[in-house]
Amino acid sequence: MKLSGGVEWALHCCVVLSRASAPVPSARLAELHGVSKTYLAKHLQALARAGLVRAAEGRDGGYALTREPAAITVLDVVEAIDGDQPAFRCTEIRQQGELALPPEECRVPCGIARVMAEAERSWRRSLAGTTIADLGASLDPARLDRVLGRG
Amino acid sequence: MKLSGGVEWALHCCVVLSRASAPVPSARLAELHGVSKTYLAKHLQALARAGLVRAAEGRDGGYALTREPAAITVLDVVEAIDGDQPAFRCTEIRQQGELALPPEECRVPCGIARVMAEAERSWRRSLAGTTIADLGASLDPARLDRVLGRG
DNA sequence: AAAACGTGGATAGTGTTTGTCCGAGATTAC
DNA sequence: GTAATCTCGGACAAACACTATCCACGTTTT
Repeated sequence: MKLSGGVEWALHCCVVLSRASAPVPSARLAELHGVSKTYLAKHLQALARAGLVRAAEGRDGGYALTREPAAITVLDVVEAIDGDQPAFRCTEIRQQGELALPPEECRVPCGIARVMAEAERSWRRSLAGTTIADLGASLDPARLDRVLGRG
Repeated sequence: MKLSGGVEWALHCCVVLSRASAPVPSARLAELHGVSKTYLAKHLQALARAGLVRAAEGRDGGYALTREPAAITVLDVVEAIDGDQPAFRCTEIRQQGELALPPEECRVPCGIARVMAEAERSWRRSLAGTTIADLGASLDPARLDRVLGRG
């Protein structure tokens, strides 16, 4: 099981945006974290499509959160970047091959698929229990403004 | 987030093995489920390396479980196929770029990494709550022997 | 000896991830 | 109006993992 690497970047960016006093350009966000500017821009676009951030175009533009940091969960960011498709996709093996079950016994989802889905629900529930506000509590806004100000 | 497709095959195979009265060859397991013989063989080798199944070589050989089905959890199979590496790997972004934190503030894992690790623990705990014995309860051993017997 | 079977490596095809580049459009400052 | 700054969106390519196949080899039973 693997999570897209962009998730980490996006979470750090959201934390920064939650404590910034003005929109931050994507290139600036990349410099703050020492990551690729062009690739980070891609991920920020995904966050924008998901409605988590808004882009202010033009000069002095940049990205800002659309909601209160306490109203954005880690799960929101993960799904924006990584997609909301389930990690396990049942291919209905039980209906194939010599051991195939008749269709009338397959109205209920396969037991394996049920276990996988339940585990994934646990994972999502856990991620939804932390917000950007929680993560940003330890970041000093004054320090952030100082670093951003003299850019 | 994505789970390897072989996980599904491996789980179905373990369920079959838990209810079979004799070792089952890999080619036979593939036929039972209508999947690729050569590729399934690869996954079975992974199960063998993980110690979940044992291969009997030579004529009339095949695979069998090494333990009681009730002692093999879904998590065991998932980790055997997909690996036990965490889905989220923290790259210590907090120590990079202009906003980098000094090393002395980084003795404790980053908050983002903590949230991800906790969510993954929930996922694993959930998968460990179901065993092969649970999954195999609905498979009729008589029917399996009938299908296997006249191969 | 012969047949059946797993082992492990070599080899491809395919798809996803990661990352770059550039032109177009929007907005502000002068 | 013009220039500067910034985002947007798509095209593009390299790297990697996943999926899948094949074969030479050793082992075991008949």
